[in-house]
Amino acid sequence: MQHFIDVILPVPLERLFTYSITQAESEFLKAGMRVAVPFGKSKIYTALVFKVHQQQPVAYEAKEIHQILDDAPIITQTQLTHWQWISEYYLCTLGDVLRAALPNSFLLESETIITKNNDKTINDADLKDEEFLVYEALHHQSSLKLHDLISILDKKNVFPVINSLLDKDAIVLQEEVYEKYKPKLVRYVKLNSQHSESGKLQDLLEELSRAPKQRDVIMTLFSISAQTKKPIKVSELSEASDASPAIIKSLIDKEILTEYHLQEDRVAYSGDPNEASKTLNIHQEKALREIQQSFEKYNITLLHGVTSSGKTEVYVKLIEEVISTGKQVLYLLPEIALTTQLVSRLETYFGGKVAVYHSKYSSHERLELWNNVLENQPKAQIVLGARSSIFLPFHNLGLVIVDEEHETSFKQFDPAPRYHARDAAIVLASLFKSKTLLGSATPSLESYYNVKQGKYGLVEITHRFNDVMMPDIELVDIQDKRKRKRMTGHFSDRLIEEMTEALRVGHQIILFQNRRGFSPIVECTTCGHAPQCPNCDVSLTFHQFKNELRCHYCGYYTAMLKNCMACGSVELDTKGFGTEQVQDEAQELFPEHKVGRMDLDTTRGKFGYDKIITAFEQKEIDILVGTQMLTKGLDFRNVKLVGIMNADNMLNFPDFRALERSFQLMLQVSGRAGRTDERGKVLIQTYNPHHRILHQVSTNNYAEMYLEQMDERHNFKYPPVYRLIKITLKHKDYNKVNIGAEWYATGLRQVFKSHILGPEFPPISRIRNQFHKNILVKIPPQQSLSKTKKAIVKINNSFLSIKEFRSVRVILNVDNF
DNA sequence: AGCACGCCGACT
DNA sequence: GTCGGCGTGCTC
Repeated sequence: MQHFIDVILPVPLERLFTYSITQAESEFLKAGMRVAVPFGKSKIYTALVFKVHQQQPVAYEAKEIHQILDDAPIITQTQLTHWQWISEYYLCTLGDVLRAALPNSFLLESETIITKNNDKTINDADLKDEEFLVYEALHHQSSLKLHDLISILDKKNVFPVINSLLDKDAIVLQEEVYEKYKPKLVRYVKLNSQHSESGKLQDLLEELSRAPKQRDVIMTLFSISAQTKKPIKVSELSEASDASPAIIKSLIDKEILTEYHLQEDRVAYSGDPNEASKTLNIHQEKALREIQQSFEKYNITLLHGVTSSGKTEVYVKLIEEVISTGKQVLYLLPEIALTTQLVSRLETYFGGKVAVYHSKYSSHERLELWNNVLENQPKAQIVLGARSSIFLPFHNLGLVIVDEEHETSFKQFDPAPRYHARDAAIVLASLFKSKTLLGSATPSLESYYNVKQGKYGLVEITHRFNDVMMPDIELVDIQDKRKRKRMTGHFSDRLIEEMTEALRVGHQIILFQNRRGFSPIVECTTCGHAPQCPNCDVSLTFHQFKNELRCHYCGYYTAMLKNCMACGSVELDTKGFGTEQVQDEAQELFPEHKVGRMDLDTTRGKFGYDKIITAFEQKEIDILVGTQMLTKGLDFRNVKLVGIMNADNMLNFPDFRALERSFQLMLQVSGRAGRTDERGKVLIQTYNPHHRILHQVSTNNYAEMYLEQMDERHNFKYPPVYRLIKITLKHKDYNKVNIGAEWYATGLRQVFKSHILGPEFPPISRIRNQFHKNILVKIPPQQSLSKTKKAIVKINNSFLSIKEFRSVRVILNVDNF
């Protein structure tokens, strides 16, 4: 009997690949283990065993595997089921999911190693110049990597040289696989045993009398070890004695100190829970009870609690309950909300049981956490993580919490799998027959719609913690202010007044400027009106190239207007302004106060974010200007005033979700104002003080916003009523994209009739020398999702089988944002 | 996605 | 005349 395995390869190919294995291997290998397999002419890839079986493939001879990489599965059966759901739902390959799911230190790849063939002597004269360079290099270095050749020869295509050297038997090639993961080793030192006996210290210090620096080190070493009795790290010693590593090195060389290494757990948190969880107030208590009741009926419950209503404490109680049964908990947050603030808060309750997983962690740290979750270790019983933590190998997940559920960053945009972490997490929880809690102060229309449809339960908290009052929100009409010449740059007199007062009494200020997107929107400087698309609920976008206004959803276009459609003014403006400008202006207005800025540019690096937050918390910064980053999970007690510089550029953003997003953002940022006893103040500057959304924000009227927006979504056939799949075609040839997109859309229209929009160029039609074109498929509520997707895949396949379209990249984005 | 095979322009 | 460009096709 012959034995085979089907494996998933980390390449975007639809199919599984079959390899032959021995009897013994077939008894050992299980689904979820990694194997190294040869693939193609030379490469060796890490593949994941999907299935062990005996069906011999008919059309080809299966290759043998190269090596087994695990002694036990690193992927659970549940994960494989989850992956299949993701690949089917989001129309991507299992290979795509594999790539996204595994920490990349699990995915080793082979590297070609070039060594000299010592069995044969080569006459230098027989070699061409480039060949000689390589051969010469091999005299100095026993082996070279492909990468080394590229730098030696200073060109990309090095294969011709390799091949001719191979022909001449001058070199040998080898494929080597490296285990990328190495445990983190920390250097420690101790006194060499011959010096450590008592009484010898004096001799030693004597001996070092002419090396005062080294003497200091020894003295420090003694004083530390007297205090702690613990092993002493080189780094500790170096810092405590203010000695350079070279000084310690020379002590080691003299054999006065001995160096040794210990393995360190990178993701360790040493603290113990030092606080019992807080007692809930009556509103939280009520919400907790309601959630528990709701879970009896629904698998998913939405917790709609106003900003600073203390949702986290409710989560803590739920988590306590679940972990007491020994189960694991996944707490999902948008990347930007994963702040030190929140993490340390949870650590004070749960101590070392909390593990954090997000993109700023190194791949080694991720791998250690992976293993901790896989082994069901108590130190990773609660995982606090961003999007990708849905891929961790949970064993008995008891509860999933998705906080800030409305955040669009839960949706992966690029590369595939383009999954929505909230939705994928719900599916994951259901595989464990567990419950999911979605939390938000401003739920997504999708989730609220699911509540209304009877799919999710709903629990509300309408009171802020400590009964702090909701902030007082005031709209400032900057059109009027401009007319009366009461604007200083982008600051209205009202805003300046409030800022002056707040600074006078020592409060801090947040200024919010959402610079999202760069597509210029035409806006009338007189009345603030922005032209709208007649077919879609979006603003038109100005295209300088053709001097046109276009809709990016349906393709509607019109010539650029000479004057405003609403007021006739000729002062149409396309330029926006960003945080930097606001920061400069604020600094000019308040020169004696410190103005800080928080946006993508200022928060790069692992600690960039924390630095700004800390500076603000410690009141080193009086005025903080920032983008939506400011809205997330931060608790600044001393902020009493929030200024929204310009609400209109959010409202006019060309997207059908623009109004929903605006509502969410403005309420979230308003929630930063006044978190203690005093009532906070929010100023919203706008050209449209009568805009419905602004009124809904100022009265915190989610229900009305929901009804009105849902009406729009109904009328214009958008989610959550209809479903969307966006198809993007990319190619460097403008015509190829055009013709291809036309062909594709025609194919779709034959099946879906009028529910196809486009093809249309996106706001930025050329990115990295590739032209993009979008087609949007709208799926009515009663239409089968899986059949629709099958039809799309079919059209996609026939598209790619046409040879002039073969080179066009097609991206399918299900439930795109 | 890689990577090899195969057919056309700019250089020793 | 070759070197090297990227179109095309395949990977168990």
